Amino acid sequence: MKIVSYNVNGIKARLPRLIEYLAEEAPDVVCLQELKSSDETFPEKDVRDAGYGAVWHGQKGFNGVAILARGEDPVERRRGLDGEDDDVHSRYLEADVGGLTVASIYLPNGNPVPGPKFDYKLRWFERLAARARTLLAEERPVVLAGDYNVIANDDDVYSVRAMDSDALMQPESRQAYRRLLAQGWTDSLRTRFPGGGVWTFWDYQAGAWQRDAGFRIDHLLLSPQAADRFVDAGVDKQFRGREKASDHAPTWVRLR
DNA sequence: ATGCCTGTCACAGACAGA
Repeated sequence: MKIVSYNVNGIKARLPRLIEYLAEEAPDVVCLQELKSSDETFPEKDVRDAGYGAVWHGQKGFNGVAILARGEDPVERRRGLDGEDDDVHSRYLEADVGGLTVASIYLPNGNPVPGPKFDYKLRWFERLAARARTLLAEERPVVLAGDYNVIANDDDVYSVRAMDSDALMQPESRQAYRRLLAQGWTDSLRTRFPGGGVWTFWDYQAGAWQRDAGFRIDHLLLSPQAADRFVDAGVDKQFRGREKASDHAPTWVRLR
């Protein structure tokens, strides 16, 4: 089965690309981020007409995550993370689908550094790690898919120098990601491409796509029980080059 | 050092993104 993480950067503006993606690639599970849509305006009918059941956790204007499943209704397990009662950002959604547990994750960007947004990013990371630990203890196949807003290694970015002072590359961000992996998660893209040089995001600005000036921030982490079923991983890069594309490309893992 | 580009909301330009 093909499981996808896709930051759509506005599901309303991206709906033609998303429907096209579902039709062409027929993924089994799709985790969406940055819906920029309230719960009420989620295009449920369009998604259903494309053959997908869905659960979503929206927010007007920004954030927002969803989980889509082909020919199946995902069974929601959780929305949001514990640990910060006044946090209203829609950034975490978890569901059971196709015999797996899948989470759609939209980690805070964290810029500028230093500042309250960066502090929020690091706190959110710890709250995610706490949830991840609980999921690992269930000893089931789990996929944590999303936009982590972390460039984990120097070979995950076109230019270390260009991104050096960015929140995505700070040592604290990388350490938080490594601590999460160290619980026992497998970074599926890294497993498939251990030498790096694979991007999932290209900025809209400064001709980044044309220059192939990208980086890898969309990750699919596998529990040991999911990693045992690993077949392949990759990026559907061609969708970044189309009309009215998201600045992220769909990123996927295939499991037996 | 700054803006580059795009989407949203709302109807001009600020905010958010990364």
